[in-house]
Amino acid sequence: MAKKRQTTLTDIAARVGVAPMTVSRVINHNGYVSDGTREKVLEAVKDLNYRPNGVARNLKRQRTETVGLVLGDISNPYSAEIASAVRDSLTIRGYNLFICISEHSAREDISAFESLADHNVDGIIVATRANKEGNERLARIADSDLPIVVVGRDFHHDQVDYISADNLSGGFEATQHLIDLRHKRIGFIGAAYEDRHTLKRLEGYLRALDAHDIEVDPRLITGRKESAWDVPGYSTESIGYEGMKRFLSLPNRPTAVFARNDFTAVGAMTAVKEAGLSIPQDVAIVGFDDTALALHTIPPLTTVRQPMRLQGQLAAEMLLRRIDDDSSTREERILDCELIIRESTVVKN
Amino acid sequence: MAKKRQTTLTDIAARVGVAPMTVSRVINHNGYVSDGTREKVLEAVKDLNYRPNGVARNLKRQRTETVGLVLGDISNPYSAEIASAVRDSLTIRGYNLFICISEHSAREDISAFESLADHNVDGIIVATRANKEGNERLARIADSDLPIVVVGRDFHHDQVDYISADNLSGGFEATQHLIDLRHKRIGFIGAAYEDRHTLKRLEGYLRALDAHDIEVDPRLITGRKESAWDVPGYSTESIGYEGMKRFLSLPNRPTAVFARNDFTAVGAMTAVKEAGLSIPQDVAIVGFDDTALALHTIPPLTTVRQPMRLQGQLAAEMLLRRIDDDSSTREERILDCELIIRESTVVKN
DNA sequence: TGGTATTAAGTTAACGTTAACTTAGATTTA
DNA sequence: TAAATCTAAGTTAACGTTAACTTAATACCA
Repeated sequence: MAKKRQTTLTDIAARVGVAPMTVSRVINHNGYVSDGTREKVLEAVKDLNYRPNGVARNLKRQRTETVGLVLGDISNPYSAEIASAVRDSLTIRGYNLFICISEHSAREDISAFESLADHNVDGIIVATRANKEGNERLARIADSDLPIVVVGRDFHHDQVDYISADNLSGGFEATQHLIDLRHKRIGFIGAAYEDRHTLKRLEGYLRALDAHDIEVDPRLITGRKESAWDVPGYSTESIGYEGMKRFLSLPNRPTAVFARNDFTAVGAMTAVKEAGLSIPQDVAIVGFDDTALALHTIPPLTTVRQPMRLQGQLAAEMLLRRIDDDSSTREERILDCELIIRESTVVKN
Repeated sequence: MAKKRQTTLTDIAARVGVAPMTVSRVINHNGYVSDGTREKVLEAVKDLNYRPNGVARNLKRQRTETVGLVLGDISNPYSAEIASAVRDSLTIRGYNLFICISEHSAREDISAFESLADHNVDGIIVATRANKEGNERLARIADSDLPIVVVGRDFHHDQVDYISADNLSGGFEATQHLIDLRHKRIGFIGAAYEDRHTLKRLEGYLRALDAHDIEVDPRLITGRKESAWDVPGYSTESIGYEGMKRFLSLPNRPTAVFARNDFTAVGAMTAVKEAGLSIPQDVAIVGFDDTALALHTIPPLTTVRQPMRLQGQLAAEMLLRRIDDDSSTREERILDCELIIRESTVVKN
């Protein structure tokens, strides 16, 4: 019941018979301490299994050497790569990373921001999808001068840096590629038409159609049936599978499909094959992200590669710069995507 | 340069002309405060964009209402499900979750433990793979009475609860299934023979072979070529693909393969199909985890389902119990797995 | 009407650490 | 040899908050 009190620096000091400050100096390797004293202190530290209280230290030092990262969905290669790259960059600089996941809920988004801000992290990287309530709260936190960088999320604030892959032109290129292959009826799976302003990939698709005077058929845009109240989530295999099924049952089915991401594309492929149709002859498919999976689908998936690690790395660097110098002006970086053409759109010769 | 000082509770108190304690009472909704005072305080809070300093609060309260979760690899559905379930259970109880990723390095494992312990989290859930240095450090942290629960990781300590899926019998059943189908040459992809003591799935495979007097052929066990110095990582599509390629080039190739997880199985399937062989007629394949992917492979993948969310949920509950009552005795729970038979091993009739 | 409860505060000290300053002996330098 | 510097400490106060206690006015009840 009664939690055993943790050993404190003062306990060590008392045991060794020195001032707490001397112990602090030993722990932090600074200031002058004689070898004899140092040894005695270290011995006591070991004996009592002492562990510095980071909370107290942080309170005194007014910084935590910790950065928060808010992800919408952990089961997403994009999130994973971002997190891994952010972590690597931070580790080099001696920062810790705490990750919070919001499960694509505005409420959880906010609670993640709050809990990180409350723990006095030195900065926050936000890589969740934009939503109104979340943006408002984020703006308030940014107002209070906590360094923030957003990744791939629509958000504008004077003191918040922004980094993203160019999803718009990625979506454009993917669709353009299908148009170049003479497809006229091209479907989009993974979002609803209403998402066109927040989902750049869909917007890119629409713009490509428009650029070639292909009329948009709303039946060729499909995603989750129910629109969640707050934030659209990640699109999955099932969504791809079901979306494709709907397309195949149309009187005039699409001959090509642009899926919002590779998982959705894989689901769509399953549906096509189940219907006894072939890829790409009957239906050509393009994914997005170039995940590890894309090489291992049958046939290998044409997809748009976005620089994930680079986004994470740059986000970390931008944040650290802002932590070091909070007077820096807003920076915005949009990174190029690359269309990777494989056999789900073009027959190998 | 000079970071603007955060507004503190004392600033609010000074502005309103009350004692800091009164502001504290307003913020925390406890104690007696008159409506008039409360309103004035809340107004000042809003005006000054005040945000309570969690570090100071934690120091005083001696608890953080935060739990740490250490994951080996974020890009792993297992990790993702665990994290999501843990988070859900904690959120209900008002706890925050901070996730650290160790990238399967013992050093990073340790640094995650330390950084969480230093931040005075109220407990830690560890779901990384076991390693010697990490275990030692974990034991020291457990010695200092910080509540800890390990998930799917070999670790024994009087005050540390343990939860895992029954990977041993899962591996056994998967292999048994292949043996029942009259396979004699059964390969394992995803780990090296040396891992047999730490990797229960491999051990289950070996025991099943042994139970049916099938001799173990070391060439039929393959994983990453170089054995990392510290912790074996997650097994991927590429490992499955390359492992299967090696198998197929053997003079006496296996007729069935048990892959350490679904991703590895998918890679193996690609290699089989590339070689012009069919599944399951030429090579039967079993995966592990029953990820979303398994339904969408061609043919659908036979795999072992482990209760991921349940593990996360129970881990959270065990930890909270231990946080509430640190005198509780060690608890160990091993959850059943379930073999899901699909068409990668059995032809649909 | 006196005495107990209730309400609305204020006061003090402490959580564990460390920045900044002070002390004082030992060593070096001019 | 006196002054300056270096080394090895100790002392004080503060980081921002809140638990525990105190004070004092008002309300309530027999």
